[in-house]
Amino acid sequence: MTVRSRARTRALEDTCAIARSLGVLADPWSFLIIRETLFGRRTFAEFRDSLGIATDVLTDRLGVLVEHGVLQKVPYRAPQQRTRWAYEPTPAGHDLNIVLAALQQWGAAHLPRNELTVVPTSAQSGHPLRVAFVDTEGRSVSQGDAQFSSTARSDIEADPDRRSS
Amino acid sequence: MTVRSRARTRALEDTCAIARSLGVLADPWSFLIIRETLFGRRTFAEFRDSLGIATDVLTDRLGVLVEHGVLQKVPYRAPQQRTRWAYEPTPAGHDLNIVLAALQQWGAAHLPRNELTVVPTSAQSGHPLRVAFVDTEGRSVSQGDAQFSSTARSDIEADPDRRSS
DNA sequence: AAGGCTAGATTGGCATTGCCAACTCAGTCT
DNA sequence: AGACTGAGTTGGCAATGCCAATCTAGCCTT
Repeated sequence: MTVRSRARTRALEDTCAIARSLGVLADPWSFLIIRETLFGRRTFAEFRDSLGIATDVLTDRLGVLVEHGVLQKVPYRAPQQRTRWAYEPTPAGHDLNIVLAALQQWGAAHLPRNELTVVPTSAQSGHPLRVAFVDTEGRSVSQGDAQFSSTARSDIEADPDRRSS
Repeated sequence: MTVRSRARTRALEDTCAIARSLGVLADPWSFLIIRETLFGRRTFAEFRDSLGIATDVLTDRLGVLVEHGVLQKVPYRAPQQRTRWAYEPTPAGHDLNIVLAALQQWGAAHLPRNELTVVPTSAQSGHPLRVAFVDTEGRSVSQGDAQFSSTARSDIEADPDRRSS
């Protein structure tokens, strides 16, 4: 039985969208589970084996991610195999890719390791991409030009071409 | 005395930059402390009062953030006041703004609350900004065009809708 | 139809982290 | 000197995480 932790509940009810996002994602594993979906992993066993996460924690994290619409649990059957469950990213899950990319960009820049690394690239051109602030015309703006200011919710509703579908 | 947790250590030594970033940041409070710096908070007491975080946890989190170069502890003295400590964001700390903005964008879109919120805007024009993937020329590309590929192997897809069978 | 196999959890025991309140300590100010 | 106060520390306890062992329900074989 899943009982939502106090910390998650507090965060999820926050008026700040950052805090609510963290209510779903701020633990040692959730982001890494999403990362694994980028490499095509979908099943309980794949997550367990690639991450080395304790199975009870994995059960709980998958439940939280499904509950908040990041993943969707769908039956799946390979030929000659029994039915299994796959945890497929939803559109909301796909929208986390840019958060992961931003984290990757930051870690590569500020916690370097001189190792092989994975970078976002354009599927069309194959050229590398980066994560940046862009203005309403889609042109990137320097990091220093970005400031946070409060506004009403309706102002951010317009979200033109962010989602693919 | 601060002893680094096993989970942080494991993550910080990962070859994946996402995992290393999470080694510094993946807990219920670190991102929120960084968020508070966006609103000008700098001192122990300001973080404690605005976040309601337990003081022992705050001590530990500030230590971790200083240790990894996100914040810098500097003496600070207001007129007619005793010397106090301020935790100032470093350049690495400022670079986290885009991660926070990405989280805010995701939470506003997928965990809506119809509340006042804070959005990134251009300091120059005052127009709203958003976080996007951009190509080498600084033009935004659609989320669907972004895939993750390793610098060594280019066969890892970000697009999760294709599963081999 | 019975039995075995195995993916996907669940459970128990212990370690780590988080939370709260009370307490300490060291500069400042009077 | 003595009081004040910002910035932590400490102690007790609850919650979460980790690991190994165990359970369960579909599916397959016989």
